[in-house]
Amino acid sequence: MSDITGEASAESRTYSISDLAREFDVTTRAIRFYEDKGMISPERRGQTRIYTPADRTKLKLILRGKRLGLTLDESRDIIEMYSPGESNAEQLLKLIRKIRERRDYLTQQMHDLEVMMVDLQESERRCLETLREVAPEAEAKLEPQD
Amino acid sequence: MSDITGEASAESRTYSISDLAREFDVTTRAIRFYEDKGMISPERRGQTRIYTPADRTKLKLILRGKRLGLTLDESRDIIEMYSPGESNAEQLLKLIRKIRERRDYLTQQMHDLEVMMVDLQESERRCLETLREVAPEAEAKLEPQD
DNA sequence: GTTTACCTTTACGTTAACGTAAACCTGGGT
DNA sequence: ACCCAGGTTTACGTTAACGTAAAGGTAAAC
Repeated sequence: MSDITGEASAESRTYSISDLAREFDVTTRAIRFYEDKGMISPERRGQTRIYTPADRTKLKLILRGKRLGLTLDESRDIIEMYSPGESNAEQLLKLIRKIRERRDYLTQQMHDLEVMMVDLQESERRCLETLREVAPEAEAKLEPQD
Repeated sequence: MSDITGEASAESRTYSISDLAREFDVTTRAIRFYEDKGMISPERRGQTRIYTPADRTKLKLILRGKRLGLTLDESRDIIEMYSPGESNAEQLLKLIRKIRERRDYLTQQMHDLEVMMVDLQESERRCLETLREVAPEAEAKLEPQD
């Protein structure tokens, strides 16, 4: 992937602010806020903002970061990691170290997630067990799953 | 696992507030804050708080939640899910639905994590590539990895 | 021409999760 | 007796990430 600019593709669609707001289920206020923080820089036709597919991708990355509990600053950092920018060796070394740090943290998160997943699965199992003892017919009220 | 009470084991160790603060690298202020929000309820010897292994476990769960980007309220919810409490069929059904909802969200998070992991791995690879072009000797300055 | 549906900026309000400071108690060591 | 390293409560301060008006511009629809 990593086509963050989207310039190579023939895709030249644009989006209004509320297009994106609808698609990702956030408010326009939030999107403008991300712009204030320098994370998205849409063009303007007169006053109104015009978003390219690249802007859309950035927004998607921001929201993915949020779902993982990142702050906006952290997400901005990560997004910058995707597009090197600096070709200086010193900068590249620093960036690689940053990326590895972040990956280590993701590994820790992954582990936390797995453990919590298993724990919840266990809890669900025990709940179902109790439910069957108490009211065997009630289980039908659940979505067909598992 | 799921030994949230810890009552069955012979473990009757106790911890002071700064014991836990040191172990988990949080401030005592934070721990007291979690108590204010009703998430931990240590006993008292006089004025001072005394924490049992069960309390320690709860704190651990809270911090794991934080690492995954949960709010304290969400963590409290999940911790409550671990210990049924209500044996009423209606309550159990609600709880099971809540657990499944949460697990669905975790699944989404898991996916986000995997994608971000792959993206970062890609970025790292490209960085290394550029680094080798620009300054082939500089790579030695990185930790031995990969 | 005026309502409707968008868009804009500016600015104050809000919530969560603590940080930080002040002022105090308390048991053990010298 | 006194200090010191722990503990305590109370309370105000802070930051992030928006929410929520207020007040207005613009273009198409009726």
